Amino acid sequence: MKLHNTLTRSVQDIQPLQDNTVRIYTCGPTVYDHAHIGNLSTYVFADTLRRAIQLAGFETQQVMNYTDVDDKTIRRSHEQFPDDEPREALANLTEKYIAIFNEDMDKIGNDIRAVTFVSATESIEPMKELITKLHAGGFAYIADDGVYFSIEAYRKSGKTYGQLLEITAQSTSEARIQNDEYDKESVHDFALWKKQKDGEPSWEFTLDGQDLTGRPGWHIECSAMSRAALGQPFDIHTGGVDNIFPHHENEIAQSTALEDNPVMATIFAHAEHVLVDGKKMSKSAQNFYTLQDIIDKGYDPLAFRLKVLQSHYRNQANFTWESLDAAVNLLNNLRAWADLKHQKSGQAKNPGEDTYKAELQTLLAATQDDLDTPKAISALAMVAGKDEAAGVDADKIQHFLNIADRLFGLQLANRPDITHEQKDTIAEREAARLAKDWAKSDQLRAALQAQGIDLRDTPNGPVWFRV
RNA sequence: GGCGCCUUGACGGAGUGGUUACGUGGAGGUCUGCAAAACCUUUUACACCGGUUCAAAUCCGGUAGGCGCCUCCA
Repeated sequence: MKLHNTLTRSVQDIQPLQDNTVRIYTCGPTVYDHAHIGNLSTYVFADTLRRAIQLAGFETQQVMNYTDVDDKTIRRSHEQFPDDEPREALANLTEKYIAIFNEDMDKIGNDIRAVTFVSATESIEPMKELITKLHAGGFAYIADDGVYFSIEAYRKSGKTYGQLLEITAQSTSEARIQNDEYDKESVHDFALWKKQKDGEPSWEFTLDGQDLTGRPGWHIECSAMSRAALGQPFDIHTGGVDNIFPHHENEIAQSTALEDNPVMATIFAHAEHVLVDGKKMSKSAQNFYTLQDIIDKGYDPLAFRLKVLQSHYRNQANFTWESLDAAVNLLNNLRAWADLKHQKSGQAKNPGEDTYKAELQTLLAATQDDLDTPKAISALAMVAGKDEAAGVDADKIQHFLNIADRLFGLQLANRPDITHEQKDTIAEREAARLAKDWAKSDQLRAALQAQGIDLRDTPNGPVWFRV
């Protein structure tokens, strides 16, 4: 199984550090609002990556965090729950959006049961411990408004700040340096802990004899939680490309400052952003969509998943409603194909010996080659197209569908058969049709259509499909 | 300003030197009592300008346009 590593800017083999288990940490959502389709596409990537790794023969341990304390969650919680105590208001807000996030994940076919979720507010203790150690080690200093990480100290210890991308003096503009409003020693230094401001939720924290009651910085949560949940170093750290800098760079610094080994994770894998109508999503551009917007327009959330899988995770994909229409139609065709296994008239009479064997190899090989899902989906679509003409291999298709589902999560393998009553109606309609009783035939067909079942007549008899 | 990526047919989207990707849609036809996501055919592209090469969507240079990161945004 190969995967692109942002650290080395190359595609490399996944080799678990411990036993046969690939340990994955996925940067999760900040739960202050509905996730948008860009967020969700990144999680489709993380979900599919885990699936592909499992099919490559490895065990996996995947952890995702909820960022449930930060500027945005605090501000929003104050707006929505102005009468509650700050921490209560924060919990009210984030619990609401965590629930919505989990529902969204489920709807788009991401397997949340395969992931261990941890939230920042439940991990304050390990964060405080790490900050305390960093301070004792000389990598953190206390300023008026909080505790900062010292990039200079980190560099002086012989480690590289800028492992994921090169960080130079030229890459930071003068204006940004001058506009910097934080009370810190050096531009790139970042907050490990922020002292409480009026009305903000806070947790007690004493460092070096000083009362620093407040809340954690953003980056420290992932360093503390990934270590607590997976150990260090672990195998793969995933996120969106925007996480590369500063978030992941800062995580690396925090996580490795006190270690001999400057490696936080072997591979950092980043998903490109989704564009909408060729542009970055933004509310002002009116091209900002949540999953609910997609559902409200009548689309199946799994069509969105299929659309995401049809482009490579390291390319900027362009989301348009027209492309979602195309995905819907493909999904319907795949479903109609999968449903042929229930139908004699849709099955091949003399299937070959190795039906689906080569296609299965293509699916697995493609996804194990840096998660080439477009190629794999293309192979899937071709199998379905071939079968529609020749009929499915009733003996072997189930295994193929099982593997395809484990890989893509498109839920093709366990689609139910139609009812006995519906089957009887089809038989009755076929009898009427053969007797050239068109009125009765059409009436029975209409009755089935009312139940979401449509028919097409083939030389082998009628084939039903759901509409 | 610094660094990086991208530009493929109606739409989405693969493809790092020579071979129809694939999907969806459009058009024509076949089959069919009608219908149908069935069958056949068709729509065969690679931003622009130069260069390298027997041969370039694919390599090099330039131009134009788009996108991303440069402190809390997947």
